[in-house]
Amino acid sequence: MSKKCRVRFAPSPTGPLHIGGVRTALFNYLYAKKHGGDFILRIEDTDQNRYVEGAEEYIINSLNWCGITFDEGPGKDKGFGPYRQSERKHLYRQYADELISKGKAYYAFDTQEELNFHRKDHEEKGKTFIYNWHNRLKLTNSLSLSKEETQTRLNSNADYVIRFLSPKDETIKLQDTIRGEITIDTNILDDKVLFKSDGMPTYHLANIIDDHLMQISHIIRGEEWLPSLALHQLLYDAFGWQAPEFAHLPLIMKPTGKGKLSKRDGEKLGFPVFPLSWGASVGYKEAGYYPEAVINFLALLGWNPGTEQELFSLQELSAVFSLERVHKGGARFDPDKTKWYNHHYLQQQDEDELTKRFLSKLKTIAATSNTEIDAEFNDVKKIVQLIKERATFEADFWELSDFFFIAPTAYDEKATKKQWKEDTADILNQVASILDNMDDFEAEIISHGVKDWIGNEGLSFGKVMPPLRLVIVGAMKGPDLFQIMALIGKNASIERIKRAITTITDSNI
RNA sequence: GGCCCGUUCGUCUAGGGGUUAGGACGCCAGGUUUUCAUCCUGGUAACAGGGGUUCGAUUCCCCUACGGGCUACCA
Repeated sequence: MSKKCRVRFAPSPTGPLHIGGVRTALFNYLYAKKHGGDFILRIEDTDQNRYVEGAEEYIINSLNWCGITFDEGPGKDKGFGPYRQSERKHLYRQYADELISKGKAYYAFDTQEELNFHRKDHEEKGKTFIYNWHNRLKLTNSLSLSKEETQTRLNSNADYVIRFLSPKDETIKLQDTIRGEITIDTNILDDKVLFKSDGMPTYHLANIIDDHLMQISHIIRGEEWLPSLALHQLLYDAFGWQAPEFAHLPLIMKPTGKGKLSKRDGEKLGFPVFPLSWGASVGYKEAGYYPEAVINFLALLGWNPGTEQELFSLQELSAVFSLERVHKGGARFDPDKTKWYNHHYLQQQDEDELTKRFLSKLKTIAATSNTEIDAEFNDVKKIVQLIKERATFEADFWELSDFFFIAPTAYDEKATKKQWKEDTADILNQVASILDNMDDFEAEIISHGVKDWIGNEGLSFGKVMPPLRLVIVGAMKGPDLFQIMALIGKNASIERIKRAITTITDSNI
């Protein structure tokens, strides 16, 4: 039996999670669920300077909104916790020491200024400064200093870091599930800092230790980590641990222009990049997107099922996801397709729930605009049923249905010009009296009544229906006219006709 | 600059030594709706370039170009 599948999503709480992060979490989640494994959330807060208050909570709320629930993580300890690296601080030092005693790491005392100087100096000479065998003996560290000097410095409370001793003249072959074999020459690797002078490990050290301790079986992360894969493999080897399997996901790119999608693109291009709002940035949720739509869209960005199916629930995705079908190239983000998905998922929403939410929106509108809106649940539900197929967001409902609630006072100018003939007022007056004579004001009945009358009078539909829509709705838009009239009622329908005749006739004089 | 990764319609992608290179979004047209939208049908549109290998390459190899990432005591 193979090892249990355990994957992790390990964000840094340096700000809101953006949509690329959500996709990384999603792919991890899907992989775990597909293989009956666990999805773990680990907070990588080793950089105290970049810590942002509320970010962790934001990350968790976002994942929850998406339905990407973690099996283990902060507040859900299954014996591998704690799940915040800041709370695991005491664990890391011994591993760094272990590496030192094995001769795989060493102390370095160079100051930031010295290193910057070397980098600049090399750059000016057209060379690249790499802190490794090329020049580590010329720098200030336990390899270049005598044992005594090193000890003196350590005792003196001087700042120091622990660096990994990267090997010379080795070629290492790395395996990536998505990309296959990658070959790296260790001579271009630098002696990365594993342990910072502030007493915290760097990402590289903490990440390896935690993944090992938490028995992570597969590491699925963004392509930006590919360059450090060699170091990570070397670290596993140095500890004598078996490395997990690696898969590096393609990046999500800006819809237009160059580079990977960044947090700022949302504002600039007018679409959300965050799942939930963060400060002034509107999130997908608040912009009216359903998590189903966001998930579905994200899943198909860089992955495909190999069939022509485009619509997937989270559950369906969990059943069919595989890393083998992840695309290698970066994917441009496409806001239009997200909208298409949202339109689709809007149609699937429970109509009672849609109605409830619209009802409360109506209340708000009534209050803020100081108008009276007569809205009874069953009527509003019927309205929702009539208009929802035309909506991409629930927020579109009002614009698509305001004429149900408020009689038009102005009439689309172009349409009026086109539809309003000399005999129109007369015809509509007659329609009004037909309506007035109806006992039952159901859509079907109105439809028959009006249509029969048109037939009997020998009129054309074009002479009656378009102007009738114009006076009832105020413009040439909206669902079936008879349905509209049935919903607003007989009196209101007749009133609208009369009022329009007066208004339009007056304005024509 | 150095290193690594990538490149099929505008976008997301399928495919793979011989295919009419398939689907989706978008766009366009027609149909439905005597309205608008939805919806349905159809259309537009792609293998980055150059060398190989091969009877035959979009598919395999190499080079170039382009794109991307990394190059911190950040993750």
